[in-house]
Amino acid sequence: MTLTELRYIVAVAREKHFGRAAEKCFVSQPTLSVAIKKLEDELGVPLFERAASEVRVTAVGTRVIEQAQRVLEEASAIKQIAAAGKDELVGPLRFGAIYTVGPYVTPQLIPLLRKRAPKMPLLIQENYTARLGEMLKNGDIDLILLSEPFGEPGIVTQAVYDEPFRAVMPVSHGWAKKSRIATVDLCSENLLLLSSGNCFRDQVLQACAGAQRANGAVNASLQQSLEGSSLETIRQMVASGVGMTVLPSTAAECRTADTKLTATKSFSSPEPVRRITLAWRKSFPRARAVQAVREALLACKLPGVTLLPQAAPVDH
Amino acid sequence: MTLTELRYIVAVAREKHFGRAAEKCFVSQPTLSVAIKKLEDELGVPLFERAASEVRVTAVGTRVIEQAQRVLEEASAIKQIAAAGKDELVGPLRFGAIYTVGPYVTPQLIPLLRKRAPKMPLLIQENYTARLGEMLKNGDIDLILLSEPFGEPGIVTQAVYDEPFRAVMPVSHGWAKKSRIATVDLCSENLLLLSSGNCFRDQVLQACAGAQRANGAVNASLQQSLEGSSLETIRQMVASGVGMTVLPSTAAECRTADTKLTATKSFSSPEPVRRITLAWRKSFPRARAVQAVREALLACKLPGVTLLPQAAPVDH
DNA sequence: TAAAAATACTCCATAGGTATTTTAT
DNA sequence: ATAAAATACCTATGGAGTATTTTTA
Repeated sequence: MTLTELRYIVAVAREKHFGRAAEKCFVSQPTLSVAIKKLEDELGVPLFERAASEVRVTAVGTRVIEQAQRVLEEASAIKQIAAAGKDELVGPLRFGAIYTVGPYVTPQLIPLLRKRAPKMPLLIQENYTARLGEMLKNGDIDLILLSEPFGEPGIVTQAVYDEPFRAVMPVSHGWAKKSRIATVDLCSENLLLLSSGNCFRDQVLQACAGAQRANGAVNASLQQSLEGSSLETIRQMVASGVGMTVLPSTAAECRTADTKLTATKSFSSPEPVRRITLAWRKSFPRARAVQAVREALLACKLPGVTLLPQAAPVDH
Repeated sequence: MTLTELRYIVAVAREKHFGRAAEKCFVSQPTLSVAIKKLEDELGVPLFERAASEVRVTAVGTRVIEQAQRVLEEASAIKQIAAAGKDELVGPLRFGAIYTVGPYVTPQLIPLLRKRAPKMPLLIQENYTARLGEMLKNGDIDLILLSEPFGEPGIVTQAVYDEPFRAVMPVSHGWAKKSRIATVDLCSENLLLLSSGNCFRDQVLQACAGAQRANGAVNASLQQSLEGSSLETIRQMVASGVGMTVLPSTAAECRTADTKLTATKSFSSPEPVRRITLAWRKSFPRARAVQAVREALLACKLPGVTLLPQAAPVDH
């Protein structure tokens, strides 16, 4: 049984004439006759009564043709579904970002993307890098925004921007009058940092360790650090004078920052920085959707960041 | 798009693996890969994300495959419908009989046919020969039982039995003591006959006319006849002494006949007779159903009739 | 390196065509 | 005689095969 055969019997039932039905199907009369005979043989039942004057549909034929029409309708629905899904910028995109990026980027990203791809709503999740990576590979999510390093087989990444770190301290802090902070000086401070598992915490600690090594103090251990549950919590703690911290520039300089109670300082060169990157499965078929998100990200007004519009996709 | 392709994508969606899906479909992996690629090209949308480790279904793919399953289900319903309609003795048969046959045959026919073809209910209609013929050609009815002559192009007939005529009169009638009646004698009687349009009326009049001609009275006109609306009405009228009539033997001798008030007489040779015949469209595909009805008719206990079990179908 | 899908190619079944015959009116 | 469907026969598309390559984890 083929869809073509079904189209033929429906046409004959409509036209009650093999020749006219063949015309409607854009085939010759013998082609249609043979095809219908084949179907009747396969089903083991005559569908039509052929008389010289008129073609009549048998009782079984009536039911078979009714069902055939249903099949053809359902089949044409497939084409409609496919047509609707043709535009990569239509349909939701499951998007994830790490905790230290999402809150500062998505508020700007969403309206920008809405302009570029109004029919592509973002389904947004925030999570740790590790969890986002799992979900990405697992197919639970389509695109993630996180901090390098990141890369696994089957995953493509493309850098979006570099984001410098900022030292944030109470205005009462001694460093509040400095114009810039040296990274190595952080080692002598108690830093409020995110709990373990947040990549930003590790990046800050690594920046400190790196600065120490660069200054020759190879074995010096880092100061113990207090822990906060989110960058916003930490900033509240800093504002209340508990201590100082290091934040990514987008977090340090976003409009919710309380500029009265805290001072925000850049680091002196070499400025510690993290690279923020998009990642998706190599096999993910909506490349244009990914690029639309990337372009929207590049259009975001993110304080302090260096956009990387030329960055090439990297295949790991 | 073909049903085969739909089966392939459903299999891949189930197995999440082209090779295994191919096995389930009893085809080689390249065959399946090529077919799916063809469908994806036709739809213009990728249905699967192929990664070395795993095959994932795309968002559109999910919807397409869901719909494909629906199509396949509906298609398999066609096979079921056909299988159910395979037995010619299953499903109603639209049966018609002329007014002067139906009431005397169908009461016996129905239980006999019920034994032979329990799943083939008869949808019975009674009407005039002309109307039954129209309906038969028109496809509104499948099989009719009527009196010869009958035959049109595209119609097959097969005689079932010969039915002799009987003279029926009030017991008070002078002929009530005769053992047999001569057909020619009817000409001098006022006969109660059916209204015009009933073939039996014409057959009786023709029998009379024929007998007259045979006796040399070529130009003698028939006596005027009174008209009744049905054979049963006429019999009531005879019983009440209005006059006499001629009935087919099945009507004259059926168990509802009032034997007290009427006398029923056979005709002397040559006995006037009508031939009762089945007729159906040559193209009607349920030959076995027709034969089942014919066999049931031949098994009926019909008084006076001569069965014609050997009669061959006649193609007009 | 191993596993999986894609590609290359070959072959044959069959869908479709034209010409003709059969059938029925 | 005419109209319609069936049949015969031919062609070519494409579905399915095997062998091989490419890809990627």
